[in-house]
This record gives sequence, structure tokens and C-alpha cells, in this order.
Amino acid sequence: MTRRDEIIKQAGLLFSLKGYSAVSMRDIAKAVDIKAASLYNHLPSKQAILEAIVLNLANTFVNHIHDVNQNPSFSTRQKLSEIIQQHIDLSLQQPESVAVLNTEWIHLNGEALDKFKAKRFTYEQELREIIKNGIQEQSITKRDPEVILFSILSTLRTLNLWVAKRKHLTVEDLKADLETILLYGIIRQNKS
Amino acid sequence: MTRRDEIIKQAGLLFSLKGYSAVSMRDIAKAVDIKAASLYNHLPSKQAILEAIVLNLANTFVNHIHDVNQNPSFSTRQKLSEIIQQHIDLSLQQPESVAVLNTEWIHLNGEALDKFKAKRFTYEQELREIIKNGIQEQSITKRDPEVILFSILSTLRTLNLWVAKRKHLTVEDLKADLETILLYGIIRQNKS
DNA sequence: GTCTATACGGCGATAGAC
DNA sequence: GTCTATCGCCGTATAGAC
Repeated sequence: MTRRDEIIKQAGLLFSLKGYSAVSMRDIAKAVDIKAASLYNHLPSKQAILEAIVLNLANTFVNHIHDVNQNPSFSTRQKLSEIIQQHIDLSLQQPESVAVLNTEWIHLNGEALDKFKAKRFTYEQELREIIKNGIQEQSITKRDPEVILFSILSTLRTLNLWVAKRKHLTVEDLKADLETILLYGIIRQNKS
Repeated sequence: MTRRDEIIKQAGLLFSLKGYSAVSMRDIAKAVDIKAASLYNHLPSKQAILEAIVLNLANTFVNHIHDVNQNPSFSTRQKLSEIIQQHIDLSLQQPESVAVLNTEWIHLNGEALDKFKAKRFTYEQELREIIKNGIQEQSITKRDPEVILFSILSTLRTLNLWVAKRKHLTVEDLKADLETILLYGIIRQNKS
């Protein structure tokens, strides 16, 4: 891990804990045990740190959903399963980056902000397409696609806030339960 | 609406757009068309504004779920329905306050932070109880209660980010679709 | 590549005139 | 109740020695 990577990692942790604006370059410097001025030998600005974190992870998400959606051997059901798995994995492996992606992107400016918004839109488009296809082929219930899209996405995007606490469950059990809940709901049908 | 209320309202809007730390007292003053120093005739500090927004709305949520949970004429299913309705209503009526409650509470300090955390815990406890009762009486599927709790809560808590865009749906249709999706899932069962 | 020193502006908050 | 003026501090970032 290069010095630059170390700085970005520590900054991400601080951003996720206190928010971008509340973290100073002096805070970040202290976390990697150098002086604030020295940070500028590795990065041009505080903004650049945020951009690296947000755009990097946004790319990971977009690339993955694109691959999943393009794979002709996956059913709608399998595509959704893959997407859920990806969110769980990343929320467990890099919860700080996920937190920053979710809530600190507002502090991006100019070109980086545009890039982020484009990525986010692309991601939502891919998932929207999967859902609409599912409705058409009657594997998904005929409800408003936007409500389905954001209902699921809301849960997946905020996994980072609580999955770490799930100590009593294995990752496999967590995945199984979450998938069941998201796809089949929570009400136990007692049809005769 | 008193001057104090006006200040809090405008501050809430700014906090929801840029985040607490990125909004200055000068920004808030400009929004209500006075000078920053004049704000202190109505409020003791910037912190106090955040406290007013967060604790007020947290109380609204907690009081409501407590009433719902205590009402003996409600089934588990009806309780969940009431809670979903409450989240939709508040997300539509005061989306800025909901946004601040969701994401800016980290910037509370001392006693106010403790109060908020206690309220949030109480809210989650009430919902947890409803879910556990539902599982026991077999109206809710036997899955991990924590996964059910946070899966639903994640969607409800982030309604404010997208419900305003749902121009093509009436509130009633939105509620019906969201309830179906959360409670019965999205997969269309084709049992024979 | 890290340091010290520093520039320059904005921050929350207060004092006191009107 | 709003204003002007101001305090002391901290923000990002740069210059230049080592």
C-alpha cells in the first residue's frame, strides 16, 4: 500500500465517522502521523481524496451490475441475487467507503460531481432494466417499477450501517435471510 | 410562525442540502435576510438549531410508533401498515427535517446526542417488538428479526430521497405499492 | 518526502450602539 | 431586534529549508 493509499484509507475512515466537511487536513495528517503540509506531496487537495474514494467505489458497483445484467445465463432472480451479494460483500469489506459513497458525494464539485451523478444514474438504469424485464416476463409482481427499484436499493445502500453488527449470523445466513425478505417479503401466507 | 421557527426551517433546508458542517451561521442569516449576529437573539448557538430539528422529529416518530404498538385493536399487519404510512407522510411533508434527522445527527454533542440515541433506540425497540410478536404468532416469516427490522427500516428511513419524484403516483397508490413490496416481496409466485 | 512558517479567509460567537 | 465591529481560532493551501 503506497503512502497515497494509506492517506486515502485513513481519510475515508474519518469522513465516514464525522462527515467530509467536519474533517480537516490536519485531522487526516494526524491519522497518518505526518504534518498537514506533507499531505500535499501525495495529493493535490482535500477534494481529490474524496473524489478518489467516491469514484473508485462507484466504478466497482457499476462495472459489476453491468456484467451481471449482460450475462445471458442469469435469470432475473439470479441477477437480483448477484446484486444483493455484491452489496453485502462491499458493505462488509469496505464499510467506510460505502458510507462515504452514500452520504459524502454531495461535497464533490464540478467535473467529479457530474461523473458521480452519471455513474449513479447508470447503476439505477441497469437495475431498473432488470426490474422492468422481470415484470414483463411475469417473474416480478406488477407494481410500480420506481417503487420496487428504490425500495430495494434503499435497503442495499444502507447495509453498511448495520451488517457489521450481525455477529450472530454467518454471511451466508445473512444473505439468505436478506434475499428472502427482499424478494418474498415478510408476511407469512397461510393459504390453505 | 415565529422568527425562531423561520430560522430553524431555513436552517433545516440548508442542512439537508449541504450538511450541517458546510452551512455557516452567515448562510443561515442570509436565508432569513438578517445579519449573522442577529440570529443569536433567537437562538443560543448553531448546535441549538440542529437539536431543535432532530429531537423534535425524533419525538414525533417515537410517540407515533408507541401509540401504534400500544393499541390493542391493531394486528401486526395493521401496525406495520400504520408505521409505513407515517414514514411516507413525514417524508412528503417535511423531507428536509427527515434528511437532517437521518444524516446530520452525528454533529450533535453531549446531552443532545445522548437524547437522540436513546430515542432512536426506543424506536427500534418498538419495531423490534412488533416483528418478534409477529414471528411468534406466525404472521411474520421466521427469519432473523434484526435483518427484518433493518431491511424495512432502511427503506422507510430513506423515503425522503425519492418519494418527492413519484409524480406519476398518488399517495394512496404509493402507499399500496410500498406496503405490498415490503410485506409481500416482489417475486411473483406461480404456484400451480 | 517531511518539516516549519505563514498567508489569507471564513468560522462561531460576543459587545455594545441604535 | 437588528446592526457594525471585532475577537480568537481554525480552515486549506503554498513557499522554501533540509
